[in-house]
Amino acid sequence: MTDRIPEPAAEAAPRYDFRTAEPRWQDAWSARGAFRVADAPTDGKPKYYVLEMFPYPSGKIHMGHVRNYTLGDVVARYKRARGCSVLHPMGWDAFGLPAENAARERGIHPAKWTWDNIAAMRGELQRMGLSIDWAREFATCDPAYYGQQQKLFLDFLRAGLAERKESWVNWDPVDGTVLANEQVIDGRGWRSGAPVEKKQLSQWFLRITRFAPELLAALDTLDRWPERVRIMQSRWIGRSEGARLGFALERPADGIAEVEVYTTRPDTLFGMSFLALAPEHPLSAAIAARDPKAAAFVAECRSMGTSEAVIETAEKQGYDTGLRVRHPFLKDRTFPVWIANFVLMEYGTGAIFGCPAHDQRDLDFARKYGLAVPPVVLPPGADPASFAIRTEAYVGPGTAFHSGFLDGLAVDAAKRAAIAALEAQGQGKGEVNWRLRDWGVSRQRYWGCPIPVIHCAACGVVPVPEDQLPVRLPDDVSFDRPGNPLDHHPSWKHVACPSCGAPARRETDTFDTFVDSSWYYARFCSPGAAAPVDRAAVDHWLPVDQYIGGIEHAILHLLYSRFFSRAMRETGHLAVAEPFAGLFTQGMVTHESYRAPDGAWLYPEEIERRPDGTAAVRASGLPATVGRVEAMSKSKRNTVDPGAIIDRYGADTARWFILSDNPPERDMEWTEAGVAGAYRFTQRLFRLVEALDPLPRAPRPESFGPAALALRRAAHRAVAAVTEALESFGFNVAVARLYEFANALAEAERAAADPGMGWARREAAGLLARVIAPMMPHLAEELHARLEPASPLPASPLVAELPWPEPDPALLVAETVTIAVQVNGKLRGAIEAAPDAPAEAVLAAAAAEPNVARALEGKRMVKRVHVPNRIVNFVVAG
RNA sequence: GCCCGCCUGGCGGAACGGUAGACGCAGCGGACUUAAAAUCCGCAGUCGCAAGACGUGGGGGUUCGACUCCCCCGGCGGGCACCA
Repeated sequence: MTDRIPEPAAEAAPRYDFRTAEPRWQDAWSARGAFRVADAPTDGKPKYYVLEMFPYPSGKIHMGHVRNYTLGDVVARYKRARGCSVLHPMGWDAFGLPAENAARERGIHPAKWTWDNIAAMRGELQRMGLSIDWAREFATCDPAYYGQQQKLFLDFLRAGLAERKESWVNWDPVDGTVLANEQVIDGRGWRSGAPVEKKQLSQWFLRITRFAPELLAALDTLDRWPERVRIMQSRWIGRSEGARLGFALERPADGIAEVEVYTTRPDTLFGMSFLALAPEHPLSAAIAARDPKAAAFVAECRSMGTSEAVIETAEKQGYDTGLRVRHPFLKDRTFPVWIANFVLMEYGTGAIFGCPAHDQRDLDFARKYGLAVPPVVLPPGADPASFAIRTEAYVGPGTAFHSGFLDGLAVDAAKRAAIAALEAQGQGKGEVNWRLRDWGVSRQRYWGCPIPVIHCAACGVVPVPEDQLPVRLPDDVSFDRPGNPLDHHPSWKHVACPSCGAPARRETDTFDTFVDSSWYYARFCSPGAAAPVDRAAVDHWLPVDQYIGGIEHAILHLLYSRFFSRAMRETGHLAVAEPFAGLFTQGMVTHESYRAPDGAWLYPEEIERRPDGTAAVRASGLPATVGRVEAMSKSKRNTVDPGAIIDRYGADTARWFILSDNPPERDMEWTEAGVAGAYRFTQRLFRLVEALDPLPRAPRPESFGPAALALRRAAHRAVAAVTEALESFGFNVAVARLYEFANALAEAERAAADPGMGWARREAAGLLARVIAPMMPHLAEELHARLEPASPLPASPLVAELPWPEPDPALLVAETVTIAVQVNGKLRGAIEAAPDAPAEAVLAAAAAEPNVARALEGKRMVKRVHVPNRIVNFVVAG
């Protein structure tokens, strides 16, 4: 496709040539090592660790990357200027399925494909002018990284944080691999979209559940995380309080005498109507073995499980087994045992007691099969004689009734009393349950980190000895048949048992790639260490002060990382529990979408916008349909290539536009007009500074004329305002303040003859160059270099190495303030006054303002409100 | 169904409870130009000649004063969803 992004229009005025300037400054930063930091610095500066989620090396960066890394770079450059020693690294999340797909589809080795992509993307990122310490770069597919990961795993294994379990797994038949629960979405594989099957396999698990209470409780300490991320995690961990209790079968069947149930509502036990088993429950299986109808029902549930349509309609279905159980409190009563499709084997005990009056699912089920619905919680103020359940279960507060010894107790007290009674009878106990499951990390894949164990017929699972790490992936693999190439490899898996020396077999599974990204933040502190981390380095740099990335990682990646820091703490690798002290989740980059008359999606470059707002296909002139503004995606072809934008406008322009459009947590719309506007501003700044060139260095004047003083005030106020905006992630506001700053400097050109103006303009320009630097670092250097020979500001070769300017407090105080004057809350005028002028004088002046005086005429003064330097409000009557 | 977020000019958005619409984009007028582009100077919430009135999704409330705080309702977006 030909490149149809238009050149910025030619200009007559002198123009800033970003094409030569940007590489020049990038070289200058690199030559001076401006962004290098030590693993364990001793410079005494406060540390600041800025990290953006590292990219998957797909081959090209996209606008989401540009936004992510621009945000991080602004923070990094700002914090550096504020005197911090800033760790700002970059690396590659380099294992994963696309590399294997490339191998299968195009015959390229995954390693070559990955490293070529990394080289290409590194070049693109470097063109953005990011202040990254590139000496720390690593890729997770490098044995130097994954070998350390294997070492970590062996430590976890020794510490009991990793274990092998025979378990039902989610099997993706298309990808030919096991999926974590989190990777199953609506019963389908998150990547392939294929219906997931249940399969029993021996798998490696990381015991994240061991930290469930801590992972939940510590969320409260993450006060610089978005609230919604914390809520999502807390729901995912899913703590619930309740009771586990046994129901004795009236007549033991199939060798089973009792069914265990988990409930969060032991207070409603007297409202029981039935007991329900999951189709996968052992008792269900036992019944099915001798009851063909039960078997048919169980089979039906299993086949339904994967159909999306059925899951969504989710009708309750059950099968009455004919068995009955005794009630723990009502000794003379028994209840039917059903197998029900809505009971999950994975949660609790795989069996429930049904209390239809106070649980909607149980109610739906009871209504369908005509089961009893006895209410046992009375809402406040309801009449016990007439209270009845119709189509909605009552789940609110109330007091127990029809409930024997619980009668009269409020819900919480009744729960405690019921649990106490169960415990006294030895039939149950209070129990806290968690939704979080252990993390299955085995994947039947080639392009991942090998799990460093050996299976020996005699010795069982034997860890690979440390001196034999890393367990390297073999290079000579073929992808010509489905399944795991490691398993097919003729020799790789055949090894001697490290323990007994007998022939044994290597583990051929590799780690879930989420493992790779769960500790990379720690590795960045000492990327060359011979151990997973250097303790001094992680103790210095961790936690990450500001982590920035997409909301799509709100649960998995962030939760796994929080687990890893704890696991690494337990195994002595680091000291912090929480890896990310601050988290910022950016919005997506969106763009208009376009369609040709035949319905095909078109790239933005293929479209011409007409002045009347319509769009046409460039090549044919036919009318095109302008579609929704939505997230950039290849399928909709509404993508914009960052490389092409940087070619045409430069990195600073791209950075500036992306920051200026809107608040960074919201979705932004990429528009051609917006980029063009940002580009014009870079040229304007350059012209403003160029106009100062011929002026010689001069000492600071004794006094300034009114226009020069006004400029100085505007400049120092702007510095203060930009500082405040940057501190609070208000980048779009910082941009607005910088536009105002530039406008003030431009306006000053017209009062060039004002006393002291030459000096004031150069001071302002110097300040401007330095405060735009976090956002437009190349232009900042260019402006600074031009000003330097004549600048009254302290000399230094690079803005990147200069401290952040401090505004002069004297210039931040206004000479006069404008005070708005209201009458009965309506604006009637405004007066100028000296700052902090006496209240009586201000009130008198306000009342005398002609428009105000007119509004006050003939009225009785009720109240006079005076907010110093802000507003006066006269409250009148009559 | 539950949870979270959002709703301000043509558009993106700004605004410690204190002059709503800063700043930018698009637009309009003017200067420069043979012309255009670029640049520069201006205008610009709506209605109104003006005075003024109205105006931050709708309705109520607190307050001298509400985009901002509280309650109710509506719309849009996102997340979770048989978790007992």
